[in-house]
Amino acid sequence: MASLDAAFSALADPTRRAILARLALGEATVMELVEPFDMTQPAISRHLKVLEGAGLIVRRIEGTKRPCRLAPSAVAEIDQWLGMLRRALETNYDRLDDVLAAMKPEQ
Amino acid sequence: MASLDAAFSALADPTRRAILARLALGEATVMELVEPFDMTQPAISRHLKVLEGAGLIVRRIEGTKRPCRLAPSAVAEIDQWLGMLRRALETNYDRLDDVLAAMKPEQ
DNA sequence: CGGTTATATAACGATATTGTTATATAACCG
DNA sequence: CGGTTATATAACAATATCGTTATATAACCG
Repeated sequence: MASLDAAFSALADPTRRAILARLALGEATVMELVEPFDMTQPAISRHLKVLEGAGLIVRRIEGTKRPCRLAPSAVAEIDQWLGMLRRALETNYDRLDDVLAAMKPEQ
Repeated sequence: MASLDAAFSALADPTRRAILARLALGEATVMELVEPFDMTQPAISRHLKVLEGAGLIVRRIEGTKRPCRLAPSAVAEIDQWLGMLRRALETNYDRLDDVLAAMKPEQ
């Protein structure tokens, strides 16, 4: 479960979520990712390192550039974990329905 | 999107995820949540405050107890945001399929 | 080769997070 | 009322996070 720590904590930062949203449109180099943000290149480089460490992106080497793109594994793991919560919420919701249904006749 | 910060960052902590997993089984009081952990009651109380602030749990008052249960809103918001990544990953995967399909003949 | 471009890393300060202990609050019970 | 139980809060230390500037590395281009 250690990688869930990394994945969720990577997603907790709005800059990193914005980077992922940008990458959802397609591959981008580090400088392309720096451009829309009011932040220095080293700052973005470290955000990218965090995202890579969390398994949310991968990078290839292309000359002096490092194009980044989304990686699927971390999202799958998160989805799986959230599934547990989703199922529990549905169950509790069903129970609530039962309670409400049981109450109606008595109104 | 500020609440996504709170939700993801709440989920980044393994103790808090364990608390949620416990609550997936049903409501629990603070002391019931303290028991399985090797941690003091104030520590758990603050984790609960974080989870509540993130909209992941709600608490009612029952005498001197505060039973906690899962809340649906934050999970829904997370799901919605992850949907964006999921769709992008599918699209990129399709593109990869195209690339591979285009490569095969040349092998 | 020498200058420029793309990216990474180190060092540092400011702030946030997480745990602890000590203590406050407030309901419950005899 | 007085003691116990359930929970919250304050104060504090240790550590992590996030930004910055300065600098390193290494590919590219003329």
